[in-house]
Amino acid sequence: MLENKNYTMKVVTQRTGLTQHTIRVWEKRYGAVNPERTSTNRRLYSEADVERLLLLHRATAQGHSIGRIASLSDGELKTLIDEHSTPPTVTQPDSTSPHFTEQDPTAESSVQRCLNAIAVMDSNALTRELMDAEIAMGRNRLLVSVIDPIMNRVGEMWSEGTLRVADEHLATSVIRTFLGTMHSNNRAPQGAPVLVATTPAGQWHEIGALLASLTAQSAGWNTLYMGPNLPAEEIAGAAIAHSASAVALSIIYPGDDSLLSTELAKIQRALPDIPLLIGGRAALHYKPTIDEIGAHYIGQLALMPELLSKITSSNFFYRQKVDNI
Amino acid sequence: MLENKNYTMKVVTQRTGLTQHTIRVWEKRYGAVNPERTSTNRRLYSEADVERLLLLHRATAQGHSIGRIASLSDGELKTLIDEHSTPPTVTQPDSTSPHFTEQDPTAESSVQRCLNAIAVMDSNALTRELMDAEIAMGRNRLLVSVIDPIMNRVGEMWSEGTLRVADEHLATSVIRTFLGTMHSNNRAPQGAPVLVATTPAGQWHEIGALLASLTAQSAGWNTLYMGPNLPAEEIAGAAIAHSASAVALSIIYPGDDSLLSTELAKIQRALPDIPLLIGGRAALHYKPTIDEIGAHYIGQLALMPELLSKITSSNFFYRQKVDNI
DNA sequence: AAACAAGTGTCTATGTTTTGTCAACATTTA
DNA sequence: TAAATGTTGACAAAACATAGACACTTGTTT
Repeated sequence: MLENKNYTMKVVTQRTGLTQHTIRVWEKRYGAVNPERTSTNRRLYSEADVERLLLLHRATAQGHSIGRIASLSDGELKTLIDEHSTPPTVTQPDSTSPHFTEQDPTAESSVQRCLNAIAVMDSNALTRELMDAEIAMGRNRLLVSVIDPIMNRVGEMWSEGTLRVADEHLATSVIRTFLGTMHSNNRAPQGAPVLVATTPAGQWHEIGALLASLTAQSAGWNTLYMGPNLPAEEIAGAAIAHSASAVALSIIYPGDDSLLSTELAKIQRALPDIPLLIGGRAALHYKPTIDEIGAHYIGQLALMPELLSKITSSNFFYRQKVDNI
Repeated sequence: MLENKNYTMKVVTQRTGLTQHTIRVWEKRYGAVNPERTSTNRRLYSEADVERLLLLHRATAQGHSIGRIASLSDGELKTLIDEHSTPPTVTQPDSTSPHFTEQDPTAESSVQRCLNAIAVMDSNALTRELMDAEIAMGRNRLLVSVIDPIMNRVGEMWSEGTLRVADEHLATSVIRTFLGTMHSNNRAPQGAPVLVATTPAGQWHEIGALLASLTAQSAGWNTLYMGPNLPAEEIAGAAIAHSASAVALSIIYPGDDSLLSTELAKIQRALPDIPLLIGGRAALHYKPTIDEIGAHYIGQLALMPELLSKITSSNFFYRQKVDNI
């Protein structure tokens, strides 16, 4: 497949977050990229050029000096970035509260700036910060190392009384919009497994379900996000209608124990063959119910990809068996 | 497939949002489209031509230069647009007057296409339709003549049982995201009056409040959208903290009458000098309370700009007096 | 520690190209 | 006849390119 797409300067600045000046000076001084030119001397960037500039931007954002890394290959840049990000893919399953376990200075400072923006109720600044973070660290780390921590901190501060309710609402709204936008440009792969993400009846906080949906998308799934507060019958109906391979639910409120427990049981009963993934701040309260009905508890978002891949592989075996019969 | 429908220049400008000049110059310079001609040399555009012009308009709005993309195929244009993830597009101040007509065939057909997308749960199609509508008819008409009617119809169909709950949730989520994105590129004018938009405690449906906030933005206001379900004290606090000139509340659920009534009263009591605008499907139920506390009832979104301008003009006099003292 | 050099992003000045808009005038439509 | 549409040529704003200067940081040398 020949990628003939040519991007103009303006588009490249939008996609990489770099300024025109910076891009040109990186080209001139360090030969970071070699764009084509039109007959009238305009630069024309290929998709590969854009990718490379994004990598360079991320690496420099992590403190590497452009002069040293400009001549590295794309692969070397990637490993460089990965090394720095210290991906704590598998944290110990011990239930000790992993408050400040992960050290990811880039993400940490980004979280801090976001919290500052929330504290002064500057929604534009918060949006800008999130966009920068997405460019600087990519979608996955944005979700796991920035947005998830922010929501946790906001939740803590709210229950401590450190944060006004109004601040929490504003932050939630902005992040909701941001995640929704990320969600909407979902290029659906053809035969990909489908995940239905939502929130059971009585649960109105949707950020967790959105995070789950986006994480699944990153893992190659095709997702259907249904918004919050969906009754059990509807969840089951949607899962069947779209032949979902899994259903993800987020539980934030302690809420009405008995009602929610029966809802969860109802869902799992209606979908005996479909794995039910349950996470969220208040999910732990329902651990007994979750275990009883045979659903999967997700302690933190970072653990979700692993579980998803288990599901796809088992599905694969299952299908093979079915095919052979 | 032969498309027999032929559109005149005027229709094409309405449907694409492009000017006559632009369409002609795109044809002349770049051969963007090749419309038929009548025997008297008038252009006759096919449906495909219109679609193509819409695609080109969207792509250019995202920063691609017309000269480079005019020769791409429709498919290439679509992928180009899809790849563009987070467009920090600069919204132009639309000076379109509130101008609302009873019959608006363009908007009506757009509403219909959106409802179709909702019925088949195609969230991508719904998003695309909304984007087209925004380009074709501008922000104001999109809000008043497309989204507001859609939400009303969805509400009706939901209470009739014509629409599944899951459909309603999916539609709400997509529209929530769309409105949130529109809301976030809000260029704040300096001395503009401030409107706080939210939903009182117990009211979780936020679309109405978002519509109100966006309408106020179109009217030149600086708005603060706070998300749904905010207690009276918080609403009042935010209004005072940002020296709001008005507070807009949306009420969708009949809900708990007494609780909501006392909430409304509490808000107005805490903000004796700030006009309280109350709308939404269930607002009529609370008309007595609204009248009693001296708030303003907004029967439909289209009436809001008028009320806003009244508020600003009275505020204007008030400020003048203050300045002169 | 101070001075110096190198690295790096940003800014200004100036010229070229691209692109949307407009005016002027001719023709068609209602 | 008035409104809509067409063609042509011109224009102005925006986008882009180049070169050079400037400020700030970092690391090295004196």
